[in-house]
Amino acid sequence: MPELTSIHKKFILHWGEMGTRWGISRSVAQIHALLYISPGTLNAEEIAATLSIARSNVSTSIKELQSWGLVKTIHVIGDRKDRFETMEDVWEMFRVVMDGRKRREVDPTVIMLEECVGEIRKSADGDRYTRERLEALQEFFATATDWYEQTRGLSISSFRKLAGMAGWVMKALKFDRKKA
Amino acid sequence: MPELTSIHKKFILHWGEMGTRWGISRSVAQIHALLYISPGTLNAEEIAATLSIARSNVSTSIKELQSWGLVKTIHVIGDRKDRFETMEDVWEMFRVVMDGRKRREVDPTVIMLEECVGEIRKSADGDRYTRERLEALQEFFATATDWYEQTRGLSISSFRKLAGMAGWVMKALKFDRKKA
DNA sequence: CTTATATTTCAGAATATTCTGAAATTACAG
DNA sequence: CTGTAATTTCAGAATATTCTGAAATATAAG
Repeated sequence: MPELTSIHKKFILHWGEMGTRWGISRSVAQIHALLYISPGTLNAEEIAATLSIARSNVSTSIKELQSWGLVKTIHVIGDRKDRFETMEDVWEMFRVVMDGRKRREVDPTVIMLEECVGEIRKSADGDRYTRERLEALQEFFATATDWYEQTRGLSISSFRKLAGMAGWVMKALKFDRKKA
Repeated sequence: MPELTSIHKKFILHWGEMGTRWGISRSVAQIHALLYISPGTLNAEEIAATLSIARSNVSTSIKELQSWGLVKTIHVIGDRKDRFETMEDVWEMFRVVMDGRKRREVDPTVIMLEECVGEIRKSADGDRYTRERLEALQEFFATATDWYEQTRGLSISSFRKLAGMAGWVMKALKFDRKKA
């Protein structure tokens, strides 16, 4: 990507803004966007020049993307510079991001909830209302993580099939309600 | 919630940090957490005192929470102060947040992608690779939003049923593959 | 209308985050 | 080894965001 077209720019800028709204720094998201629409691999220098950001910023941001598993380093013989690429498959990309957020944010929250509920149960006075609310949260996270484990291996086509079944499940439920 | 117990504090602080990782300001997330574990309603003054934040900050943050549909104002006769509450049902809370993020972030992205792909198709030279990548993203978002529409009305119990089916779908797929 | 109370607005302070550039470190060809 | 290219680190600059406090506005009781 030596020269960005207006469409490239539009996409990269939007992706960057998108990132900031989800707690990802602009540079990190922009680099990811650039790699995503780049046919080959890019080295750090090229990325810095194309996006007009400091070389060191590229280094840090790439590290961040690598820690998510979103970017891989490619070594080419006769080229001392590291080259980078990101996955093409959007579905895989999504799964990788979900895995990361689960590990970094959901899992610690589940632990925090366990600790809180555990302590409330121990204490004699037992804050009834708080306990109820935190247990409700626990149940939600339990369902959500269970769901995620059940579905995270699904291909996009199976996922589509499952979406189709949702309508069916909803109808079945309505029928159940009528009977009851 | 006149006095916070150590468990209340733990939960509120964690929820606040959680917020920052998802692009929600600390105060907003903390206020939401406080309301969530408060048995009754709270007025702005009480919130400010309990969380040690400025009264004006409460005003702004409550507005933000209301714009998400997460907090409602309650009027009580004989009480000139507005009182606030949030929903108890975690499942509903999740749906409300998802609806908001879809509207604010996903929908604009879908529009951006449409515009980009539209322009590439028009132009004579036609940037083949970029077009492919953006179309792949479009397809992903199409599947995701379709999925969301299919399932967003589901109760937690139907959702659980659907999760159970995921395993079944996966097995069916493996069987298909063996045959092929 | 007047006064007391409540809420909102908003400029700028405080804070947090991101980014840069220079220096340090690493990697490796000769 | 030595020298050169590449990468990383990190202090502090630049920027963005959040928060405060004072002033403005709104609300309603008397």
